[in-house]
Amino acid sequence: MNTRFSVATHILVILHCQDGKPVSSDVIAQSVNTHPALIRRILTQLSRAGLTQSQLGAGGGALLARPGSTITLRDVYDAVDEDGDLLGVHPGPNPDCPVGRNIQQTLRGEISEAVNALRIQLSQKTIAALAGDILALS
Amino acid sequence: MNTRFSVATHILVILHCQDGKPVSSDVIAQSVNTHPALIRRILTQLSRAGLTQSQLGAGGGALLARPGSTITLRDVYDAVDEDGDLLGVHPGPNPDCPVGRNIQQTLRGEISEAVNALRIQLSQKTIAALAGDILALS
DNA sequence: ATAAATGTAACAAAAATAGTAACAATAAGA
DNA sequence: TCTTATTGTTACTATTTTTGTTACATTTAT
Repeated sequence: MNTRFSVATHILVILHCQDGKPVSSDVIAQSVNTHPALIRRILTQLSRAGLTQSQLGAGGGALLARPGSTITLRDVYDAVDEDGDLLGVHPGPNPDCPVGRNIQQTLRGEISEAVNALRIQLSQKTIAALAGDILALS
Repeated sequence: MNTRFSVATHILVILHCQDGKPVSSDVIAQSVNTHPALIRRILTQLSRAGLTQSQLGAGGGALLARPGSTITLRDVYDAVDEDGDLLGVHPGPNPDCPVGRNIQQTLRGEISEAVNALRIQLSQKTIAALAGDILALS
């Protein structure tokens, strides 16, 4: 089970709650319950997508690159699931069969539209709003 | 990469094109370019979902349990991705952290809504229509 | 200087997925 | 009735993906 989206969202919510103050991968890892290196790996993806930035050296850590109210779950999805292969198409169908010859291309189109519908739904929720929902449960 | 949805769709398109005539897992496997046992495994899921039925014995095989015009890609998705864990939630976040304590529940809700948007999009396409699209490319 | 971080690479472990073989049960047809 | 073709299912192996773990050069605050 791929949980990068979930962990990435967790990271961003933490950073939002500590807005401004850098948070180390070690502290984040304790909340997520995993290892700092995994957190740093995902932070690399988030940073590449322009969602976070990091400060090197003692007292350093990660922080949001822009307000949590401007980051949606769709941004998170796009940052970590770069390939967009939620639903994969099987490789190598028989080209001598009229179905096998063209099903990949056709299915890719349908899957692409479906995943886009998922992304649009994800874009309805910001990190700030999600953080509010989460903290309201405590 | 999980390709069960893709293979299941392939199977149903084949059955639609041979409507009425049972097709053996061997013949289907040749078009998909995989092994009959995998086809039979997926056919078991499709059969449980009421989309196909099989005839035992010589000359047997699988056929659609209802017209391809009444089966949508959402039916296929629901049949094969029974767990609905397209986007998994990471296990075991720290319950002593306000975020870790409640993020799973909140994220599951968001993911569920997003996957539902994907399912609604998939429900717009029937096997019959997809078969038409595919054969139009030949 | 020292200590605390990141970023990244390398590798091990675990989990998920697909490939393969085998066989009892079933049904059609000679 | 015998033979043959086929399913449904199990067990096992191989491959791929994902996560866990360690290590270390580099950077920066104190």
